[in-house]
Amino acid sequence: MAASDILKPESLAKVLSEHGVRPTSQRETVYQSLLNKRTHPTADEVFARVRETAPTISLATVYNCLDVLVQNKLVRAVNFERAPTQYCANLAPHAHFHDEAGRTLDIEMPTEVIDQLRDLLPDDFDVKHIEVNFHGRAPQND
Amino acid sequence: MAASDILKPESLAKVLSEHGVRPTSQRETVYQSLLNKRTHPTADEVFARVRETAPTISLATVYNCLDVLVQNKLVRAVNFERAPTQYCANLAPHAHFHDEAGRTLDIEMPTEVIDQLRDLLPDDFDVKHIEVNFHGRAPQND
DNA sequence: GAACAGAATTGGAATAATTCCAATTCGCAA
DNA sequence: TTGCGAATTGGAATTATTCCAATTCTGTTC
Ligand SMILES: [Mn+2]
Ligand SMILES: [Mn+2]
Ligand SMILES: [Zn+2]
Ligand SMILES: [Zn+2]
Repeated sequence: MAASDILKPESLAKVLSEHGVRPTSQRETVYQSLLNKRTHPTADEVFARVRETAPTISLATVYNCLDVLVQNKLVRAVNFERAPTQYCANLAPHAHFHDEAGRTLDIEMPTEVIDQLRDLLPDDFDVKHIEVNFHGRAPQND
Repeated sequence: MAASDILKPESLAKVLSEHGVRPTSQRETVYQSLLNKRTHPTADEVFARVRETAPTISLATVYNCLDVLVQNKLVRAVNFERAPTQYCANLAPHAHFHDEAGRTLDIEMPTEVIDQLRDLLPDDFDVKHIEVNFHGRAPQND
């Protein structure tokens, strides 16, 4: 599912179902908004986006939908320091680069590198999740 | 500066000065409390610790001291998801393992691995900081 | 097709970590 | 001793997020 993918409402619902998420119009709208524009928006930004197509949706529902999507692994929650949580629909294993200008970029992480990181831990550690965040300056256009 | 180091008040003050931190009794107490017990405490936990030796210190001051120590690179701030910030006096480059039971452990990270991570980025990215967090289950005694 | 039941949504209140602020106190230097 | 900028303090404010109770949906059973 690349950034350019355009999903018909039907297939959107199917994707949700297949991941154990009961498809409601709110969940579809929220998910769609993340697929359409991959800028790692906050809950507030998602709220602003979805209001245009679903003007009666509430912020609480946006939080609910995002939680459900994250719990069912359709979306990743990304945190930088104490900033509001950002949401990411890129399911490939990847790191995040947090630009000083505020942009958040996906950084591909080959399995090889992930394994290297996992090897830093003693064997009797059970790793559920590895998170890699870069901070710095990214060139203007990328 | 290992966990077992015991600093005389004088050398404590000197360390602060050398890092550009004007040594005040509150800053010394806060820093000492982080050096003494390397459990990655939150600001509240630091507050509880330092109250025993400095009963009149305020929570605002604890936050101020921690900020100053972090800004002057004597202490690292560690964040997991949306949990309260934890503080770490280990200056060696290292990752963090967040145990499901709540413990936070330091994981050594060789320069080699850090370089490998840095290499994931295009050359025109200017990296200020790399953060690696593991989540999972760690064996009981380690 | 009505009725029911569980799930989802909603608006608003509550929570809690952190920051802000204005007043006081501190510590060094003149 | 006095002056002055910096640090500390207590309490109020902020704000992302969670909680809650009431309402609305949705899918199923009669
Ligand atoms: Mn940043
Ligand atoms: Mn955790
Ligand atoms: Zn991402
Ligand atoms: Zn640490």
